[in-house]
Amino acid sequence: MAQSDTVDRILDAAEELFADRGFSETSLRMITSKAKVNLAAVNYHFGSKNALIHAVFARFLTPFSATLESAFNDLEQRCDGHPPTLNQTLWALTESAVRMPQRNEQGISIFMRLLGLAYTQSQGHLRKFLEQEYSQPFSRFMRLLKDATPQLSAVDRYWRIQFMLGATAFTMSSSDALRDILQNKLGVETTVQEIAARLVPFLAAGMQAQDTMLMPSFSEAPVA
Amino acid sequence: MAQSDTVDRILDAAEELFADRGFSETSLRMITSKAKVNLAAVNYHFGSKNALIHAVFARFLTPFSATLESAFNDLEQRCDGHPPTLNQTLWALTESAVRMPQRNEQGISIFMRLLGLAYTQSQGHLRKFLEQEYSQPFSRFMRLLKDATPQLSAVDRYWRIQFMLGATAFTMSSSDALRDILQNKLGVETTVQEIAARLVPFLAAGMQAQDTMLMPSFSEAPVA
DNA sequence: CTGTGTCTCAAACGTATGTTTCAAACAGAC
DNA sequence: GTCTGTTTGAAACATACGTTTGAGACACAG
Repeated sequence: MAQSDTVDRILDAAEELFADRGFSETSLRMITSKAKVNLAAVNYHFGSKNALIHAVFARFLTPFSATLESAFNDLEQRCDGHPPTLNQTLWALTESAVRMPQRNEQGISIFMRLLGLAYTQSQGHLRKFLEQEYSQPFSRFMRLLKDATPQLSAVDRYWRIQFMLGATAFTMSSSDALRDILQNKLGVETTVQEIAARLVPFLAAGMQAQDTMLMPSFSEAPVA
Repeated sequence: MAQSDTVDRILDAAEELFADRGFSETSLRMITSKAKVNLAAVNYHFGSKNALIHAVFARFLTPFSATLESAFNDLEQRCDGHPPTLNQTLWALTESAVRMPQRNEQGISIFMRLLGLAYTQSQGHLRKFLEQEYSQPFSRFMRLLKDATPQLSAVDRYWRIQFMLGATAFTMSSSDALRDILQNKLGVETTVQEIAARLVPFLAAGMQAQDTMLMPSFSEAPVA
């Protein structure tokens, strides 16, 4: 058989359309028309729309989780028994993402947006799929975070991790639009790497904020 | 005329269903069935599904923006010429949201999730509607942020505001699911107020992070 | 009571969706 | 060339959607 590229064309089109419009808002006909492929090909090759969504994630996430595993291995080896710091852990993740071989210049940006959508759109099947398939690197990252922030209570750490996730997913998912705005307003060019370089210190500082303030106060001094 | 409560019943049901499932994933038939109202009533009273979405936002956002304006007025008056601090500004926003009169016990939680969805779901009409109707309090908040972080360059501040926005929108948009997970994993109940109380210090610390690190380093000392 | 405008109701309309069907085209094995 | 399993193609399927329709119910003013 010709080992056709139909599957990849569908995945490429689906990835981009899902990132642009969300899952429910993207129809199979949009995908097959963008991919210049027959409508029935999706159900033939993937079985269902949900399975296609899973395949889009798997195509990126499977090699990425391998890259991430080895980055964590390197990190722990260098630290020689000591737990890696928060900055080191965050950078290991960031570098693994940025260094992934990319199909196009958007690459990581598209996928970050997809990950954000996976969390915000209530696609139960997707969350279940991701948890089942990629629990290992996720758990490992969580454990590294825990060891890097022993001063935090479990609840504090849980929420701050969600905050980090949100800042990252949101920013990366709309990084193209945000870069354009910055270009127009301040005349500054920005790369994804530079965004990451600004994001990591923000996250690290937030993660290590001194105390959880439970009441507002107007008599406080400026924090910094 | 009987001054029917159909309109409010529709708004209540729509608000809750939108928050649970997103906009595209919620059909008018779900809404009218939950509201125990005839299907045609939606188009009769609101004109279209999009107009209903706008009405759901307007019902909360119009009184909220008034509350916010007066909170900012109070804040600036107390500060007597000095620019309010970052913490004060963030708390003014948070408290205005939390103190809004609420229709039910969920209240602010539901609406936070809606606001998050408004950012993450690419509903062009919604974003346009919100920008047109509520640009003033938004601009004012941005100016307060600028005055509260004079040490930041315009570019740094721009990105860090995006990070804050992301952490907030993302967390709030999935706060129900996140609360459930926390409940199951650690057996902890959480209110939106508590989430906000954890979020604000995280944001303030990130906003005031000392330096933007441009390269990863393995020889660094732990930050805190 | 009659008339009028407001509102509800069941039913239908047109369109779009995900999925299925089945014949045709194709590639490689023999 | 012929056969066999794989892939494509155009069309149809059943279902769900947002929206519209027109008749009826209701409250109230005259």
